[in-house]
Amino acid sequence: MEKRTNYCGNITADYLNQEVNLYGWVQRVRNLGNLVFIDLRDREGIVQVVVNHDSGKELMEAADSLGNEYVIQVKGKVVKRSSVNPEMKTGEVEVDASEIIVLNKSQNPPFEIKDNIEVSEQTRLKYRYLDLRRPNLQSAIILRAKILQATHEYFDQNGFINIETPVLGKSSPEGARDYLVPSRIYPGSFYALPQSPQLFKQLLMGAGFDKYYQLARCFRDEDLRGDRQPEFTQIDMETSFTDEQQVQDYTEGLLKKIMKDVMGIDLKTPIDRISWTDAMNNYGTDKPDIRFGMLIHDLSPIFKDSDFKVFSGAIADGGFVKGIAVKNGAQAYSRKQIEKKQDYIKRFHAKGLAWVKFEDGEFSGPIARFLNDENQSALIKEFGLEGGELLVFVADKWKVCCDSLDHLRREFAKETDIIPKHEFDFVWVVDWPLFEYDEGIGRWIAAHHPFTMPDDEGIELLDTDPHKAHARSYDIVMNGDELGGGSIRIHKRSIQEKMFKALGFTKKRAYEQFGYLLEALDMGFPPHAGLAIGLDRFAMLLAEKDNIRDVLAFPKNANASEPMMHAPAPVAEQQLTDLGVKVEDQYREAAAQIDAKLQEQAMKDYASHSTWEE
RNA sequence: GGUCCAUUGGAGCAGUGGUUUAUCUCGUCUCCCUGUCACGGAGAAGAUCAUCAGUUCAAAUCUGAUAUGGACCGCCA
Repeated sequence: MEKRTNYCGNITADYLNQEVNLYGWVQRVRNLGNLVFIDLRDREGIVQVVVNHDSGKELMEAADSLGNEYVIQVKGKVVKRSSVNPEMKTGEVEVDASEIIVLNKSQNPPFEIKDNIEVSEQTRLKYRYLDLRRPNLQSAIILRAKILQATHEYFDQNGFINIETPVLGKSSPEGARDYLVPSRIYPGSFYALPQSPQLFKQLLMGAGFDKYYQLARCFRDEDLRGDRQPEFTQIDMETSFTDEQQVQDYTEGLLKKIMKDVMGIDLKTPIDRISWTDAMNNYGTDKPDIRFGMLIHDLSPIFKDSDFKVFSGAIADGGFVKGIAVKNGAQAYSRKQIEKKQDYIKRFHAKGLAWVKFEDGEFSGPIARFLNDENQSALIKEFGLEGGELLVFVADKWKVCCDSLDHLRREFAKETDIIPKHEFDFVWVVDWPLFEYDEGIGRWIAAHHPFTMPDDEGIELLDTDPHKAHARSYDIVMNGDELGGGSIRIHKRSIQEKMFKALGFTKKRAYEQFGYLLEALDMGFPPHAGLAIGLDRFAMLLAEKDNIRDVLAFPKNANASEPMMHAPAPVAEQQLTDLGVKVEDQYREAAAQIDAKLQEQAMKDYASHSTWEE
């Protein structure tokens, strides 16, 4: 094919009076009778092509017959426009076409290829290649690519070695559910796809590579969320002979470069640190959004002896009364709206939401009558009330107070529009507990992962009172989202053994699962530490998207399926036989239904526009 | 595993039991138009109201189940 002069979106006044050759998609044809404009689009933008009756009848007809999304080649001369469009990068010029060649026609697309359309996720994913033509999504994918580029450059400049680790690994019962791959050579045995390359990267430190990084694909077979996909990418790093400070320095260096290269923003370092305890107390979460205030206050001391039994009772039961003050909330929220919030926090097991408004020096609302003078002045002092605030309280167990008020805080902030736009606020959350109690399974689990080094005091506590131990781990949080996390790793067999023991492993099970690691730690393993950043989430935040699907070329839907290729799908009986895998009877019908649906879809597809003659 | 919401021409929506021939916007098609850029003007086509069952004289509308999609809880060391 003839060489393209430049992308459509780059045809600016620099090309004035030059002959150009362009390729692109027809965005729009505006036919004014004896004058036709064609908006020609490619990944860099849109340029206007013009044809008029001076160009000849043939060219006019060619221009008029174009449909949306036709792929065409345009040759012509770049000329100045008679009326400039300042909205467009190419708005000063237009291409006076001398030749228009249709390279491929297009059916009318199921949705328009432009930004700010509302189309169901299903349709978007089914026609993902069309969805991806939209400028907005293209720029998100390109932004992601720029992050990757900056990452490679940064680690290369800093002497890190890019090492790939296997995708086919071994299942471990800890953590998330594994994606399994049946083995043909060992029927009945399975590989597991990695949830993260954690142990491989530690072993690479043992191997002496000293500074490792990888853009690692990770897989977790858990239910999806807006910010969670079954497969995702981690910017993974590990370094030897380093401590928290050095790992954080490397991370800040990386973030600084990414923010500069991708966003043109100078990130101020060092990034602030907040302890896990302070984060929980002030924000109710381990991933605080520090772009705005509205901090959570512990009001238990104020309401300890309150006549309001809901408050004093909760405290007497070992719970807390915590609250937030929403500035200008008194006007902004009706009783009905606040009651809706009460329903909202029920999902976090809160029993209710108490509230008062503070206006003109007076408290009003359902529980105002329980506030004695002392309570009132204490609240005014505690929150620094100025008037116009809505105060909401949750009286419950610590965890319920934290969860409810964390979500309420973010909801109120969003609704009262106090979150600064286009701002990216990073914060380190440090000094984590080593363990947390899992209510579901009724035992202690590692807060970060079982290879995290306790602090010095924590090492002592492992023998006596392990669950009070603190971890040498750190999370990097941006705008209230966990971007990444890491830790100093255990590099001594004895400590790792104690750790497994504290987690309730038997010696036998620990060695069955992690014997190779324990043995490796005993063969000159260097002190090491690392961190991993969730690339997808980072890209999502920088692209200011509220769904992770928008920064992935081919994501799965909320039910972990992919409506374009139809994955997952049943496979041929022979394939299962080869693997020694048998589908349980109870699932055969469902699989057959999916198969039937796929066949029906195939017939529908070829019935519509197929040219296949039999 | 659970909760909530949605499903109406190609896309997005309106329509809370009967004067509906199902509303509007965009798109599509036809005709007109030489300076548009969300072109404009005139006209047209396009919908078994997701599926199944029920309530009713009467269902897009009420009820239940199913399917699909979305958000959330659980889950995600």
